[in-house]
Amino acid sequence: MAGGALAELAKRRGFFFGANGAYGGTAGFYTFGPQGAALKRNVEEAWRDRFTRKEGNREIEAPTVMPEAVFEASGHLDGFDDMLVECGECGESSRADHLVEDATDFEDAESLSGGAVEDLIHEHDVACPSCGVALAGRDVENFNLMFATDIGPGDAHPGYLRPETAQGIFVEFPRLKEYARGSLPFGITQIGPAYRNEISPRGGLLRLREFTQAELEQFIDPETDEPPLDRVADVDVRLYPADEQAAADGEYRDTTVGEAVADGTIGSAWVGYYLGVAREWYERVGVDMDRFRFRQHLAGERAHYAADCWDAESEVGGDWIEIAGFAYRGDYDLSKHGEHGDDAFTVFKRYDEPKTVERATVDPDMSVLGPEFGGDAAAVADALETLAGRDPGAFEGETVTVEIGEGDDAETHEVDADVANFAVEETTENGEHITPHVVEPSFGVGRTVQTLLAHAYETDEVDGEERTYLALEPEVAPRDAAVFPLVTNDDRLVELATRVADDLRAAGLSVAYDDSGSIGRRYRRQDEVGTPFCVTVDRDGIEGDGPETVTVRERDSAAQVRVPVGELAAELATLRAGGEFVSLSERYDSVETDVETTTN
RNA sequence: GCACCGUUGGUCCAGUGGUAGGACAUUAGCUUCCCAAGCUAAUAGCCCGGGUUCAAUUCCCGGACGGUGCACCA
Repeated sequence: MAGGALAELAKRRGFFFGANGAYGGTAGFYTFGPQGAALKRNVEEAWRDRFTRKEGNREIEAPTVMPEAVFEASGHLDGFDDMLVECGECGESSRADHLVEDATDFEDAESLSGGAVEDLIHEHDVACPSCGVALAGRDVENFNLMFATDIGPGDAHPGYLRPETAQGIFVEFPRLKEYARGSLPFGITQIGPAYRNEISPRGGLLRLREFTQAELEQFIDPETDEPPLDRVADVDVRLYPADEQAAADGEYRDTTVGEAVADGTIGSAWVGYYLGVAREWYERVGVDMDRFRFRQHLAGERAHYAADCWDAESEVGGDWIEIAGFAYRGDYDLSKHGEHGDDAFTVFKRYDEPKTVERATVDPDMSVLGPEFGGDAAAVADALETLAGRDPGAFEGETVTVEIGEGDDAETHEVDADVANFAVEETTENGEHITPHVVEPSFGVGRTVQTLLAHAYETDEVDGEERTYLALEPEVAPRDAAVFPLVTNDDRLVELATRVADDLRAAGLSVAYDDSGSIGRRYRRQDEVGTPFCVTVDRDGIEGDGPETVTVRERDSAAQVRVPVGELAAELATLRAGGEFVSLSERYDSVETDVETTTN
């Protein structure tokens, strides 16, 4: 879709533009203008309605700055860290760790230090892949995609701007599970900005350094929780599975969610459920379904923990762009935070029936172990406890032999069996602590906005004149309606138009008022920003006996009907909520105009 | 980050070693009963820094930003 023309319209009409223009501009940052901000907000609100409200989920707002420890746990500190080496000859930057992996036996050079990689480049005479000149002696620089900052004065507390909103949910899981009364499944959503210090931002809204994500973290018990798949089983989806992408003549698989899950094309029922929900949502906000598909991640691009992963993709300007990701993340995230964090990232899962189990326990007499083993006493006690769980038989003799320490420091100690206070107890277990699995639908809001604009951009002819309009869905359009007096040389029209605009605003609608220029010019202004309905006050509407009426013009067809002022707010509200303009045509008089609309 | 190309009113463009012109848009007035009409007037611009020069928007160097290709893209 005319990318240049759309970018020009976006700038001129106030959808979005490069930020900080007065200071030369800042690559990777965009400001949403009045129209764009309204559109984006409406998209977010539609997402909120579908993925939070209608799913019975809850939304939170976490900070955008988080301490370093969070990202050590999440893996972003290492995983987002690229080692770059620049060729002194041709200036080409390459991934130093990848070059070393190709030249040596190392499979995970990324885990090495920069200095170690520099040494390996030297030892193995690694050369620039572009020009072949040796890279020995060049500095290996770490480039982390996360924006770093300091929390508080000094540099003792490093922090980072979050590279995804998800961590704000994972980190707070121990408390969030309390709000869910400790029971699975439950879902937490968040809409907000995330930050990545991209090496080279490109393509307008497509790759930014600050962008908005809408994410849902669905926490489930993998053994028992099933999605309500029947709700979306009949939803048509266009799938582009990994095997088709690998094939030379790979084709789409047009199927339904239910079938794709049943035949295993979609590996996870939960992922399948959200693909269905997402597909319906995208259609609702105005994505052209002929330019939409779900693409499965290839084995190589999938994170190792992700069992199945699909992207929603839309076609914009001839390219397919990722606009959402759907991942079955297993227990990866919560386990990581469980290892690094202080709190319990588990939920207690109650058994159907309490289980009675025999458990070997020890209760070492520390007043004996202390004097005997000194500083090793605690380690000996721990070893006894471990041994009891592993080999209760070891406690049958007079003494027990335990080993403490590891490797060369390992020591063996003899402990009097009485001191260990070994016992086998019968205990009742009501359940166990399990780490929930996570299903994560993650949406790019800016990319959705870009898609909607590209798919809504239309040209046609009205009355022989070419026009450009945005066929945005009323639910997401920046304005709900515009109100005009047909002409300004009649005060009665101006007064009524002003009153109608005020009334509509009081009714909660977002309304533009315009009395500048000819009526045709005003229609075109609104067409270009996607306002779905224009209300015009004319003389026919105020003369005669009946109630005051105005005309309502539908954007795409330019068709008009005459509606009483008193019913206007309710009708527009219905249209905004998805009502059909045709239903107005059936109940109200059409306005005869000579205007002809020709689709290009 | 590298390479090539570009940057002139709000937008899209023309042009020049002596500080600029158009179209569209905008504003005001006139006109106007339904789709960018017309008339009059007004507002508004050479990306930033350095160099060469009597003089730089123009030439040179560097930077920023944008486009394209490469690299990168949890």
